[in-house]
Amino acid sequence: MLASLAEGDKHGYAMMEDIERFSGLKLGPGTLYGAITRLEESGWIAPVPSEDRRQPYTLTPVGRKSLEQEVAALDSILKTAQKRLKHA
Amino acid sequence: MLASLAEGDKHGYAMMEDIERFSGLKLGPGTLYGAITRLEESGWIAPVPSEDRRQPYTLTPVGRKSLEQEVAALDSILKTAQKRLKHA
DNA sequence: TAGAGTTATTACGTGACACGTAATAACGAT
DNA sequence: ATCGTTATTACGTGTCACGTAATAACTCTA
Repeated sequence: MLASLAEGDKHGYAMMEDIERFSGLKLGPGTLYGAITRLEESGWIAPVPSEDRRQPYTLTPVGRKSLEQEVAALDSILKTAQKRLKHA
Repeated sequence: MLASLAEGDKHGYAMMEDIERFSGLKLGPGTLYGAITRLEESGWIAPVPSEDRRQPYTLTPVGRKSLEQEVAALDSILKTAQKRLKHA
């Protein structure tokens, strides 16, 4: 979800579609809006004003930093796994 | 844990140490042995005979394939995230 | 303009599991 | 004998992923 917002601000439903597109993961409403709530409470995303009923969110600087760290950590783990899979 | 066993057969405690070394994740006993049980039930790892009290496990062919798929999926997601983080 | 389909969010219950803590036990060192 | 390390089992708690359903507004189109 942070990766989705890294591309640009989106409301919940748009995130859902975007995430499915780039990851193949289908999030149900329960998972999605529950996660939005927690991410907002963590200060990683923040609501932005909107004219219509949809509630868009933006990635905060803290959220961006958090995503960067998570991505770096995952990348390192992934490289280990790939190395180990290769010569087996 | 699958990535740990991809390097070679290990017993629980050795996995714990190995995982912390390459990922920085510290698994408590509850997490570790609970996961071992579930991975064994899924057919992804299997116990191998041992002389002493320690119970080593090996990655099954099914487990290896599963790890390969998971790694590939994660790699794809990670690349999207990195791309999006870059030009922001 | 009534109806169907799509977009968008909220509400709720269940089950799985991550995690901490503690207990147990065998082993090696001093 | 006892202390630290190795190794596993047992158990309780809280979080969260997930499915399902309800709600509501908007957009077609017949």
